[in-house]
Amino acid sequence: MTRVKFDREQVLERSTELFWQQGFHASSMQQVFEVTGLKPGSVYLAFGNKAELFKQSLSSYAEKTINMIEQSLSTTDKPLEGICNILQGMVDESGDCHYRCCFLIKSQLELSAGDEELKAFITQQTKRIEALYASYIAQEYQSDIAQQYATSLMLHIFGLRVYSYQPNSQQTMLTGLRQGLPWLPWPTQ
Amino acid sequence: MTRVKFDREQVLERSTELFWQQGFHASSMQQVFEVTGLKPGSVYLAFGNKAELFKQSLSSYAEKTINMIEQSLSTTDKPLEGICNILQGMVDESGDCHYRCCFLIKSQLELSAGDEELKAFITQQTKRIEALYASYIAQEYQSDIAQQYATSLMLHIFGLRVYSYQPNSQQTMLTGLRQGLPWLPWPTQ
DNA sequence: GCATTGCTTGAATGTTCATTCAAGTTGGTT
DNA sequence: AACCAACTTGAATGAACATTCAAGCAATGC
Repeated sequence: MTRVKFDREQVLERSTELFWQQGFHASSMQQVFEVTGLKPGSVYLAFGNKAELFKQSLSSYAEKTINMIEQSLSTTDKPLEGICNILQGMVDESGDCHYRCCFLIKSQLELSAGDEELKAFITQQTKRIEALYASYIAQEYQSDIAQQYATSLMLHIFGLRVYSYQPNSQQTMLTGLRQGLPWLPWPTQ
Repeated sequence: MTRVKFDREQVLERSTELFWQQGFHASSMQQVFEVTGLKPGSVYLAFGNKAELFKQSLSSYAEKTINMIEQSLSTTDKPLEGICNILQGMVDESGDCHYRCCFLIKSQLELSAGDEELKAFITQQTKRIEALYASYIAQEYQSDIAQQYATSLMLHIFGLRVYSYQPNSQQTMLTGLRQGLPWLPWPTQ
Protein backbone atom coordinates (compact mmCIF):
# COMPACT_ATOMS: atom_id res chain seq x y z
CA MET A 1 0.00 0.00 0.00
CA THR A 2 1.12 3.49 -0.70
CA ARG A 3 0.83 5.15 2.71
CA VAL A 4 1.62 8.61 1.38
CA LYS A 5 -1.94 9.85 1.00
CA PHE A 6 -2.95 13.47 0.57
CA ASP A 7 -4.69 15.43 3.30
CA ARG A 8 -8.37 15.23 2.41
CA GLU A 9 -9.26 18.26 4.53
CA GLN A 10 -6.70 20.42 2.78
CA VAL A 11 -7.79 19.28 -0.66
CA LEU A 12 -11.40 20.14 0.16
CA GLU A 13 -10.30 23.50 1.49
CA ARG A 14 -8.50 24.36 -1.73
CA SER A 15 -11.29 23.10 -3.95
CA THR A 16 -13.71 25.15 -1.89
CA GLU A 17 -11.62 28.28 -2.46
CA LEU A 18 -11.64 27.64 -6.19
CA PHE A 19 -15.35 26.87 -6.52
CA TRP A 20 -16.27 29.68 -4.16
CA GLN A 21 -14.32 32.24 -6.11
CA GLN A 22 -15.16 31.18 -9.64
CA GLY A 23 -18.34 29.18 -9.33
CA PHE A 24 -18.95 25.59 -10.38
CA HIS A 25 -19.19 26.01 -14.14
CA ALA A 26 -16.32 28.47 -14.45
CA SER A 27 -13.95 26.16 -12.55
CA SER A 28 -12.27 23.38 -14.52
CA MET A 29 -10.93 20.10 -13.23
CA GLN A 30 -7.60 21.24 -14.68
CA GLN A 31 -7.67 24.05 -12.12
CA VAL A 32 -8.61 21.62 -9.38
CA PHE A 33 -5.50 19.58 -10.23
CA GLU A 34 -3.40 22.73 -10.07
CA VAL A 35 -4.63 24.09 -6.74
CA THR A 36 -4.66 20.71 -5.02
CA GLY A 37 -1.49 19.31 -6.61
CA LEU A 38 -3.31 16.05 -7.23
CA LYS A 39 -3.40 14.16 -10.50
CA PRO A 40 -6.69 13.37 -12.29
CA GLY A 41 -6.82 9.73 -11.21
CA SER A 42 -6.39 10.55 -7.54
CA VAL A 43 -9.15 13.12 -7.52
CA TYR A 44 -11.55 10.83 -9.35
CA LEU A 45 -10.74 7.89 -7.10
CA ALA A 46 -11.19 9.96 -3.95
CA PHE A 47 -14.16 12.15 -4.88
CA GLY A 48 -15.94 10.52 -7.81
CA ASN A 49 -16.38 13.41 -10.20
CA LYS A 50 -16.60 17.19 -10.44
CA ALA A 51 -20.15 17.43 -9.12
CA GLU A 52 -19.39 15.18 -6.17
CA LEU A 53 -16.26 17.13 -5.30
CA PHE A 54 -18.30 20.31 -5.45
CA LYS A 55 -20.95 18.91 -3.14
CA GLN A 56 -18.35 17.82 -0.61
CA SER A 57 -16.70 21.25 -0.77
CA LEU A 58 -20.03 22.89 -0.15
CA SER A 59 -20.85 20.53 2.67
CA SER A 60 -17.51 21.18 4.35
CA TYR A 61 -18.08 24.95 3.99
CA ALA A 62 -21.56 24.71 5.51
CA GLU A 63 -20.28 22.77 8.49
CA LYS A 64 -17.52 25.27 9.13
CA THR A 65 -19.91 28.20 8.83
CA ILE A 66 -22.38 26.74 11.29
CA ASN A 67 -19.58 25.91 13.71
CA MET A 68 -18.33 29.49 13.54
CA ILE A 69 -21.75 30.92 14.34
CA GLU A 70 -22.22 28.43 17.16
CA GLN A 71 -18.76 29.30 18.46
CA SER A 72 -19.47 33.04 18.37
CA LEU A 73 -22.83 32.86 20.08
CA SER A 74 -22.23 30.12 22.63
CA THR A 75 -19.17 31.72 24.21
CA THR A 76 -20.98 34.83 25.42
CA ASP A 77 -23.88 35.46 27.76
CA LYS A 78 -25.04 38.26 25.46
CA PRO A 79 -25.89 36.39 22.24
CA LEU A 80 -27.57 39.41 20.65
CA GLU A 81 -24.32 41.33 20.86
CA GLY A 82 -22.69 38.30 19.26
CA ILE A 83 -25.11 38.65 16.35
CA CYS A 84 -24.20 42.32 15.99
CA ASN A 85 -20.55 41.29 15.86
CA ILE A 86 -21.21 38.70 13.18
CA LEU A 87 -23.08 41.28 11.10
CA GLN A 88 -20.28 43.80 11.59
CA GLY A 89 -17.84 41.13 10.41
CA MET A 90 -19.87 40.59 7.24
CA VAL A 91 -19.96 44.32 6.60
CA ASP A 92 -16.18 44.43 7.03
CA GLU A 93 -15.72 41.60 4.53
CA SER A 94 -17.38 43.69 1.86
CA GLY A 95 -14.43 46.07 1.98
CA ASP A 96 -12.15 43.35 0.64
CA CYS A 97 -11.49 43.82 -3.08
CA HIS A 98 -11.70 40.03 -3.42
CA TYR A 99 -15.11 39.96 -1.80
CA ARG A 100 -16.57 36.47 -2.29
CA CYS A 101 -20.09 36.72 -0.95
CA CYS A 102 -21.16 33.46 0.73
CA PHE A 103 -20.45 30.13 -0.95
CA LEU A 104 -23.89 28.75 -0.09
CA ILE A 105 -25.71 31.73 -1.58
CA LYS A 106 -23.57 31.85 -4.72
CA SER A 107 -24.12 28.15 -5.30
CA GLN A 108 -27.83 28.41 -4.64
CA LEU A 109 -28.19 31.02 -7.38
CA GLU A 110 -25.81 29.41 -9.84
CA LEU A 111 -27.10 25.85 -9.64
CA SER A 112 -30.76 26.24 -8.80
CA ALA A 113 -31.79 25.56 -12.40
CA GLY A 114 -30.15 22.15 -12.25
CA ASP A 115 -29.56 19.58 -9.53
CA GLU A 116 -32.61 19.35 -7.25
CA GLU A 117 -30.73 17.45 -4.59
CA LEU A 118 -28.07 20.13 -4.31
CA LYS A 119 -30.73 22.82 -4.21
CA ALA A 120 -32.46 21.03 -1.33
CA PHE A 121 -29.17 20.55 0.49
CA ILE A 122 -28.44 24.27 0.39
CA THR A 123 -31.87 25.40 1.59
CA GLN A 124 -31.52 22.85 4.37
CA GLN A 125 -28.27 24.46 5.51
CA THR A 126 -29.70 27.98 5.47
CA LYS A 127 -32.69 26.73 7.45
CA ARG A 128 -30.28 25.25 10.00
CA ILE A 129 -28.58 28.62 10.26
CA GLU A 130 -31.87 30.45 10.73
CA ALA A 131 -32.89 27.97 13.43
CA LEU A 132 -29.56 28.45 15.16
CA TYR A 133 -30.03 32.21 15.25
CA ALA A 134 -33.63 31.77 16.41
CA SER A 135 -32.51 29.64 19.35
CA TYR A 136 -30.11 32.31 20.55
CA ILE A 137 -32.59 35.14 19.99
CA ALA A 138 -35.05 33.11 22.04
CA GLN A 139 -32.79 33.65 25.04
CA GLU A 140 -33.90 37.28 25.03
CA TYR A 141 -37.30 37.27 23.37
CA GLN A 142 -40.42 35.15 23.46
CA SER A 143 -40.09 32.15 21.15
CA ASP A 144 -42.54 33.10 18.36
CA ILE A 145 -41.19 36.66 18.25
CA ALA A 146 -37.67 35.19 18.20
CA GLN A 147 -38.59 33.16 15.12
CA GLN A 148 -39.89 36.27 13.35
CA TYR A 149 -36.74 38.16 14.27
CA ALA A 150 -34.61 35.29 12.96
CA THR A 151 -36.38 35.44 9.60
CA SER A 152 -35.89 39.19 9.45
CA LEU A 153 -32.23 38.66 10.34
CA MET A 154 -31.80 36.14 7.51
CA LEU A 155 -33.41 38.55 5.05
CA HIS A 156 -30.87 41.15 6.13
CA ILE A 157 -27.94 38.74 5.93
CA PHE A 158 -28.89 37.62 2.42
CA GLY A 159 -29.48 41.24 1.45
CA LEU A 160 -26.15 42.27 2.91
CA ARG A 161 -24.30 39.56 0.99
CA VAL A 162 -25.66 40.93 -2.27
CA TYR A 163 -25.53 44.63 -1.39
CA SER A 164 -21.84 44.18 -0.54
CA TYR A 165 -21.01 44.14 -4.24
CA GLN A 166 -21.61 47.90 -4.19
CA PRO A 167 -18.17 49.38 -3.55
CA ASN A 168 -17.74 51.50 -0.40
CA SER A 169 -21.15 50.81 0.98
CA GLN A 170 -20.20 49.73 4.51
CA GLN A 171 -21.56 52.78 6.28
CA THR A 172 -24.74 52.74 4.22
CA MET A 173 -25.29 49.06 4.98
CA LEU A 174 -24.72 49.53 8.70
CA THR A 175 -27.34 52.25 8.77
CA GLY A 176 -29.70 49.98 6.86
CA LEU A 177 -29.12 47.14 9.32
CA ARG A 178 -29.83 49.38 12.33
CA GLN A 179 -32.93 50.60 10.54
CA GLY A 180 -34.32 47.14 9.82
CA LEU A 181 -33.10 45.33 12.93
CA PRO A 182 -33.81 47.86 15.71
CA TRP A 183 -34.27 45.08 18.28
CA LEU A 184 -30.53 44.27 18.23
CA PRO A 185 -28.22 45.91 20.81
CA TRP A 186 -26.24 48.07 18.39
CA PRO A 187 -23.25 49.96 19.78
CA THR A 188 -24.29 53.53 20.62
CA GLN A 189 -23.60 56.18 17.95
CA MET B 1 -29.63 43.40 -49.58
CA THR B 2 -31.40 40.73 -47.63
CA ARG B 3 -34.28 42.59 -46.08
CA VAL B 4 -35.45 39.56 -44.09
CA LYS B 5 -33.68 40.34 -40.87
CA PHE B 6 -34.50 38.78 -37.53
CA ASP B 7 -36.21 40.74 -34.78
CA ARG B 8 -33.38 41.92 -32.57
CA GLU B 9 -35.69 42.51 -29.60
CA GLN B 10 -37.04 39.00 -29.74
CA VAL B 11 -33.59 37.47 -30.05
CA LEU B 12 -32.44 39.41 -26.99
CA GLU B 13 -35.54 38.33 -25.11
CA ARG B 14 -34.87 34.67 -25.80
CA SER B 15 -31.17 34.90 -25.00
CA THR B 16 -32.10 36.66 -21.78
CA GLU B 17 -34.41 33.81 -20.84
CA LEU B 18 -31.63 31.32 -21.46
CA PHE B 19 -28.88 33.20 -19.62
CA TRP B 20 -31.24 34.12 -16.79
CA GLN B 21 -32.29 30.55 -16.24
CA GLN B 22 -28.96 28.78 -16.63
CA GLY B 23 -26.36 31.44 -16.03
CA PHE B 24 -23.64 32.63 -18.40
CA HIS B 25 -21.20 29.73 -18.09
CA ALA B 26 -23.83 26.99 -18.14
CA SER B 27 -25.38 28.35 -21.35
CA SER B 28 -23.76 27.35 -24.63
CA MET B 29 -23.85 29.19 -27.92
CA GLN B 30 -25.37 25.99 -29.32
CA GLN B 31 -28.34 26.63 -27.04
CA VAL B 32 -28.45 30.26 -28.12
CA PHE B 33 -28.75 29.09 -31.76
CA GLU B 34 -31.55 26.75 -30.75
CA VAL B 35 -33.68 29.20 -28.77
CA THR B 36 -33.21 32.06 -31.22
CA GLY B 37 -33.34 30.00 -34.41
CA LEU B 38 -30.34 31.93 -35.72
CA LYS B 39 -27.22 30.38 -37.23
CA PRO B 40 -23.76 30.99 -35.72
CA GLY B 41 -22.68 33.52 -38.31
CA SER B 42 -25.76 35.69 -37.83
CA VAL B 43 -25.36 35.82 -34.09
CA TYR B 44 -21.68 36.67 -34.32
CA LEU B 45 -22.26 39.33 -36.95
CA ALA B 46 -25.06 40.94 -34.96
CA PHE B 47 -23.74 40.64 -31.41
CA GLY B 48 -19.99 40.05 -31.59
CA ASN B 49 -19.50 37.14 -29.22
CA LYS B 50 -21.01 35.32 -26.26
CA ALA B 51 -19.91 37.88 -23.67
CA GLU B 52 -21.26 40.76 -25.73
CA LEU B 53 -24.58 39.03 -26.29
CA PHE B 54 -24.78 38.42 -22.57
CA LYS B 55 -24.10 42.07 -21.79
CA GLN B 56 -26.77 43.21 -24.20
CA SER B 57 -29.24 40.73 -22.72
CA LEU B 58 -28.47 42.02 -19.25
CA SER B 59 -28.75 45.61 -20.38
CA SER B 60 -32.11 44.98 -22.00
CA TYR B 61 -33.32 43.26 -18.82
CA ALA B 62 -32.18 46.16 -16.64
CA GLU B 63 -33.97 48.68 -18.80
CA LYS B 64 -37.19 46.70 -18.72
CA THR B 65 -36.98 46.27 -14.96
CA ILE B 66 -36.47 49.95 -14.33
CA ASN B 67 -39.30 50.82 -16.69
CA MET B 68 -41.62 48.47 -14.83
CA ILE B 69 -40.83 50.05 -11.47
CA GLU B 70 -41.23 53.52 -12.92
CA GLN B 71 -44.51 52.45 -14.47
CA SER B 72 -45.80 51.01 -11.19
CA LEU B 73 -44.88 53.99 -9.05
CA SER B 74 -45.61 56.87 -11.40
CA THR B 75 -49.19 55.86 -12.14
CA THR B 76 -50.40 56.22 -8.57
CA ASP B 77 -50.55 59.07 -6.09
CA LYS B 78 -49.66 56.60 -3.31
CA PRO B 79 -46.17 55.46 -4.30
CA LEU B 80 -45.57 53.65 -1.00
CA GLU B 81 -48.53 51.40 -1.68
CA GLY B 82 -47.01 50.81 -5.10
CA ILE B 83 -43.83 49.61 -3.37
CA CYS B 84 -45.87 47.23 -1.22
CA ASN B 85 -47.44 45.86 -4.39
CA ILE B 86 -44.06 45.36 -6.02
CA LEU B 87 -42.82 43.50 -2.95
CA GLN B 88 -45.97 41.40 -2.88
CA GLY B 89 -45.36 40.56 -6.53
CA MET B 90 -41.84 39.40 -5.75
CA VAL B 91 -43.12 37.23 -2.91
CA ASP B 92 -45.66 35.71 -5.29
CA GLU B 93 -42.94 34.92 -7.84
CA SER B 94 -41.20 32.74 -5.28
CA GLY B 95 -44.13 30.33 -5.43
CA ASP B 96 -43.29 29.49 -9.04
CA CYS B 97 -41.46 26.18 -9.28
CA HIS B 98 -39.31 27.74 -12.02
CA TYR B 99 -38.34 30.63 -9.74
CA ARG B 100 -35.51 32.53 -11.43
CA CYS B 101 -34.46 35.11 -8.87
CA CYS B 102 -33.39 38.36 -10.55
CA PHE B 103 -31.13 38.30 -13.59
CA LEU B 104 -29.04 41.21 -12.32
CA ILE B 105 -28.41 39.59 -8.94
CA LYS B 106 -27.65 36.17 -10.39
CA SER B 107 -25.18 37.69 -12.84
CA GLN B 108 -23.56 39.82 -10.17
CA LEU B 109 -22.80 36.75 -8.09
CA GLU B 110 -21.82 34.49 -10.97
CA LEU B 111 -19.48 36.86 -12.74
CA SER B 112 -18.03 38.90 -9.91
CA ALA B 113 -14.70 37.08 -10.10
CA GLY B 114 -14.27 38.07 -13.73
CA ASP B 115 -15.15 41.03 -15.90
CA GLU B 116 -14.77 44.29 -13.95
CA GLU B 117 -16.72 46.27 -16.50
CA LEU B 118 -19.72 43.99 -16.25
CA LYS B 119 -19.52 44.05 -12.47
CA ALA B 120 -19.56 47.86 -12.52
CA PHE B 121 -22.43 47.91 -14.98
CA ILE B 122 -24.57 45.77 -12.68
CA THR B 123 -23.88 47.79 -9.53
CA GLN B 124 -24.72 50.88 -11.55
CA GLN B 125 -28.13 49.44 -12.43
CA THR B 126 -28.93 48.49 -8.84
CA LYS B 127 -27.90 51.97 -7.74
CA ARG B 128 -30.27 53.41 -10.31
CA ILE B 129 -33.05 51.27 -8.90
CA GLU B 130 -32.30 52.34 -5.34
CA ALA B 131 -32.29 55.99 -6.41
CA LEU B 132 -35.61 55.49 -8.17
CA TYR B 133 -37.19 54.06 -5.03
CA ALA B 134 -35.62 56.85 -2.96
CA SER B 135 -37.20 59.49 -5.16
CA TYR B 136 -40.66 58.05 -4.67
CA ILE B 137 -40.19 57.49 -0.94
CA ALA B 138 -39.14 61.14 -0.75
CA GLN B 139 -42.69 62.06 -1.71
CA GLU B 140 -43.76 60.93 1.76
CA TYR B 141 -40.66 61.29 3.90
CA GLN B 142 -37.87 63.82 4.36
CA SER B 143 -35.13 63.30 1.80
CA ASP B 144 -32.31 61.91 4.00
CA ILE B 145 -34.73 59.58 5.77
CA ALA B 146 -36.05 58.54 2.37
CA GLN B 147 -32.53 57.60 1.30
CA GLN B 148 -32.09 55.44 4.41
CA TYR B 149 -35.43 53.79 3.81
CA ALA B 150 -34.46 53.09 0.20
CA THR B 151 -31.27 51.34 1.34
CA SER B 152 -33.24 49.29 3.82
CA LEU B 153 -35.72 48.47 1.05
CA MET B 154 -32.91 47.29 -1.24
CA LEU B 155 -31.49 45.09 1.54
CA HIS B 156 -34.93 43.52 1.86
CA ILE B 157 -35.37 43.08 -1.88
CA PHE B 158 -31.96 41.40 -2.25
CA GLY B 159 -32.69 39.28 0.81
CA LEU B 160 -36.10 38.34 -0.54
CA ARG B 161 -34.63 37.28 -3.88
CA VAL B 162 -32.34 34.84 -2.09
CA TYR B 163 -34.75 33.75 0.64
CA SER B 164 -37.26 32.83 -2.08
CA TYR B 165 -35.28 29.67 -2.82
CA GLN B 166 -36.75 28.28 0.40
CA PRO B 167 -39.89 26.44 -0.71
CA ASN B 168 -43.22 27.63 0.73
CA SER B 169 -41.82 30.60 2.51
CA GLN B 170 -44.18 33.30 1.23
CA GLN B 171 -45.99 33.90 4.50
CA THR B 172 -42.76 33.87 6.47
CA MET B 173 -41.18 36.38 4.10
CA LEU B 174 -44.20 38.70 4.22
CA THR B 175 -44.00 38.76 8.00
CA GLY B 176 -40.29 39.47 7.76
CA LEU B 177 -40.90 42.34 5.34
CA ARG B 178 -43.52 43.93 7.62
CA GLN B 179 -41.11 43.49 10.50
CA GLY B 180 -38.19 45.19 8.80
CA LEU B 181 -40.09 47.77 6.76
CA PRO B 182 -42.70 49.05 9.25
CA TRP B 183 -42.79 52.46 7.57
CA LEU B 184 -44.56 51.03 4.50
CA PRO B 185 -48.38 51.14 4.33
CA TRP B 186 -48.99 47.38 4.53
CA PRO B 187 -52.55 46.15 4.05
CA THR B 188 -54.16 45.60 7.46
CA GLN B 189 -53.99 42.06 8.86
C1' DG C 1 11.83 -12.20 -0.53
C1' DC C 2 7.88 -12.44 -2.92
C1' DA C 3 2.96 -11.56 -3.87
C1' DT C 4 -0.70 -8.61 -2.99
C1' DT C 5 -3.05 -4.60 -2.16
C1' DG C 6 -4.06 0.41 -2.52
C1' DC C 7 -2.91 4.30 -4.26
C1' DT C 8 -0.60 7.41 -7.86
C1' DT C 9 0.50 8.65 -12.46
C1' DG C 10 -0.24 11.06 -16.80
C1' DA C 11 -1.11 10.18 -21.49
C1' DA C 12 -5.13 9.26 -24.06
C1' DT C 13 -10.21 9.56 -25.16
C1' DG C 14 -14.01 11.49 -27.15
C1' DT C 15 -17.05 15.16 -26.52
C1' DT C 16 -18.41 19.88 -26.40
C1' DC C 17 -17.06 24.42 -26.64
C1' DA C 18 -16.79 29.33 -28.93
C1' DT C 19 -15.70 31.12 -33.09
C1' DT C 20 -14.60 31.63 -38.20
C1' DC C 21 -15.26 32.04 -43.04
C1' DA C 22 -15.95 30.86 -47.92
C1' DA C 23 -19.86 30.23 -50.39
C1' DG C 24 -24.70 31.22 -51.11
C1' DT C 25 -28.88 34.10 -51.33
C1' DT C 26 -31.78 37.95 -51.76
C1' DG C 27 -33.46 42.55 -52.61
C1' DG C 28 -32.18 47.24 -54.16
C1' DT C 29 -29.83 50.02 -57.59
C1' DT C 30 -28.61 51.35 -62.13
C1' DA D 1 -30.68 42.34 -67.02
C1' DA D 2 -26.70 42.83 -64.62
C1' DC D 3 -24.50 44.06 -60.52
C1' DC D 4 -23.61 44.95 -55.80
C1' DA D 5 -24.09 45.14 -50.97
C1' DA D 6 -26.06 43.05 -46.86
C1' DC D 7 -27.07 39.36 -44.71
C1' DT D 8 -27.44 34.13 -44.02
C1' DT D 9 -25.64 29.60 -44.00
C1' DG D 10 -23.43 25.55 -41.91
C1' DA D 11 -19.39 22.92 -42.20
C1' DA D 12 -14.90 23.38 -40.33
C1' DT D 13 -11.42 24.66 -36.71
C1' DG D 14 -8.75 24.06 -32.83
C1' DA D 15 -8.88 24.61 -27.99
C1' DA D 16 -10.64 23.17 -23.63
C1' DC D 17 -13.41 20.13 -21.33
C1' DA D 18 -14.45 15.96 -17.93
C1' DT D 19 -13.20 11.51 -17.45
C1' DT D 20 -10.72 6.89 -18.00
C1' DC D 21 -7.35 3.40 -17.53
C1' DA D 22 -3.21 0.63 -18.16
C1' DA D 23 0.99 0.89 -16.08
C1' DG D 24 3.84 1.99 -12.05
C1' DC D 25 5.15 1.95 -7.29
C1' DA D 26 5.58 1.34 -2.35
C1' DA D 27 4.32 -0.70 1.94
C1' DT D 28 2.28 -4.64 4.17
C1' DG D 29 1.23 -9.67 5.00
C1' DC D 30 3.02 -14.12 4.59
